[in-house]
Amino acid sequence: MTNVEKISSDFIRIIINEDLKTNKYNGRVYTRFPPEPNGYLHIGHAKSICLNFGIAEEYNGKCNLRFDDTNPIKEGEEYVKSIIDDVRWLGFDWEDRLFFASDYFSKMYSYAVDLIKAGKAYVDDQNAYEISYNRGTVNKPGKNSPYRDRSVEENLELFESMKNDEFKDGEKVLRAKIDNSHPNMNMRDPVIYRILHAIHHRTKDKWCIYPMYDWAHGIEDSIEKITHSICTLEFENHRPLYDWFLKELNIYRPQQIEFARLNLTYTVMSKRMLLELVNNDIVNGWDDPRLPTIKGMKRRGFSPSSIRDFCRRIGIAKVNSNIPIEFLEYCVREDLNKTAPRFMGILNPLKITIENYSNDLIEYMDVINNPEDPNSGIRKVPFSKSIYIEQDDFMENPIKKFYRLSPGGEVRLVNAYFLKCNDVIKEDDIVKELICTIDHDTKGGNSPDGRKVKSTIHWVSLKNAINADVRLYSRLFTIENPSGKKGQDYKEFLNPNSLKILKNCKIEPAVSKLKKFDRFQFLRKGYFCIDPDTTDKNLVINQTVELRDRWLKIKKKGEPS
RNA sequence: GGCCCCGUAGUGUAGCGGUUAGCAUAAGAGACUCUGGAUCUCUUGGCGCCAGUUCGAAUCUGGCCGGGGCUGCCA
Repeated sequence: MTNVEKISSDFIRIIINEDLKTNKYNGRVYTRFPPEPNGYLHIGHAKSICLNFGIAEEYNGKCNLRFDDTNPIKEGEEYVKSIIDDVRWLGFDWEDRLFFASDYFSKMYSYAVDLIKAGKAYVDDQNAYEISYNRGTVNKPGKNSPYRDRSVEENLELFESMKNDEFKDGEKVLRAKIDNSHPNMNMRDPVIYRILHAIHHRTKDKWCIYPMYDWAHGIEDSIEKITHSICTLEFENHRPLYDWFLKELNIYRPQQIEFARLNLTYTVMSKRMLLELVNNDIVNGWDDPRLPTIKGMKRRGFSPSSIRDFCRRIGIAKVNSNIPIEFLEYCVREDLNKTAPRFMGILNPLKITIENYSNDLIEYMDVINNPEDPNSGIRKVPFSKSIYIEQDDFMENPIKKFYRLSPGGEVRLVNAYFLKCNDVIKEDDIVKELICTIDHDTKGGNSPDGRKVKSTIHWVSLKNAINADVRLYSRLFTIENPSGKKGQDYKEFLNPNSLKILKNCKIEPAVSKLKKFDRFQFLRKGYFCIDPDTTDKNLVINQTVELRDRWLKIKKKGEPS
């Protein structure tokens, strides 16, 4: 533990450092990531995953992957699989430590029996409404249940009957006997077992009673000898209960620590809302690239390392915060800039005919795959008489500070020639084609006479271009905090233009060799990846994020505001 | 009217009684550039408020103000 001092310290690591110093857990650091398999993982879970697995790694400890599957009504195998997949994709390894709360159901049952024997739990016949009503409110103490003083024997018998399928759902519950006037609502005789005749995805019909979170979670942590049980802020008020159970049971007690969950601007992070977007076909499934789900982000083109970097940079604290989504975008660009090969693709094509170029000639230009990565090598890109450039890269009447192509103006075609525009062909006042010439002496991109050109644009040879659908994504919502407007449904703020599909984009041939999910940069346009919808006949490309665009700012400044 | 947690540049964080209050991002200016990308340089900008303790407070104490959470047989 010599390098402990060097680890940057958020408040959790400070606690761990202190525990190490006082030898609280004999030098062990043991965490867990405990998802409930009732939904797909999102970037908020990634924060927790990076925290728990990251801490284990830094302190030479271990981190378990444990499914908190105590509610068969909402949970299922589909979610288990996707979660396992996602945690692995993010780059973490739980080795042989994949656990399920349901593995501990027998143990939890016998602990409940112990609690009854100790006179600390009882079977309550009140229905859900009565229990809730008698619990009181935050400023009104609750009333004891008329069944609270049953004998230990009767409780034992009834609890066993509950387990043995002798009652209907909701007919009885097991409650801890604590204090119905406790200022902390969680301590007012919380329910610890309920009757649920549901098929559990792992234990099938073995049980008809299921433990509640508060009862289950501490026991799971205790069984696994977790040292630091890290959870989100809303469980702060549950900590006294967590501690109470383990103390009454007289078993190993980990320390629960709460941190603030992640919020991102222009999106929603609640499982309920994500589920609703998916089920109502507002988005196209859990892996829709507009979603902040791990599957969506993977499909959008985010790399695992960019997500990990993001989680590291945002830090850990107890204040609720709302991270600008631009920060996430910064992190992908940062990663992809160094790792993504560059290709040329024309999203909105404008045809150019080069008058002074041979009709049938095709030249192959040497192009560096990634100028940021010296090991990335070079490739050959075909050039010919007819090429496409981006519509945006031409202005018939250029505004000031527009350095790209305009009539009479000259630009560089990246890695090819200087190009000059001589004539504009229009139909109905719309620019259809440009007639241009190249300077043959500038092959490769430099002029022997030292002549400079203010702009360099990208291009694709018409003859060699392959077509693709390019899907452009922007924020799913139109306001920063769609779920935070009181009295208004978050769906009112959906962005109708969050998905834009461009057909017949013109792409350089090398892109056809890429595999699904491969990430790359379209030169000057942004980062993209191959969508899994791609077939032999149809190339589908997703935009991850645009490049930083200074031109946008310059243009805006030029406009009267 | 109860209980718990939290307030450091626009945003996210570091600081643990003595610092020119650090870092990142955003914003602004400039340099460089075969991506208006990347890179580099500079600038602007912060301790919620009021007392107290102390030679000395962002840091300790108290009060106030502000924000969040808690009244499922969800997790």
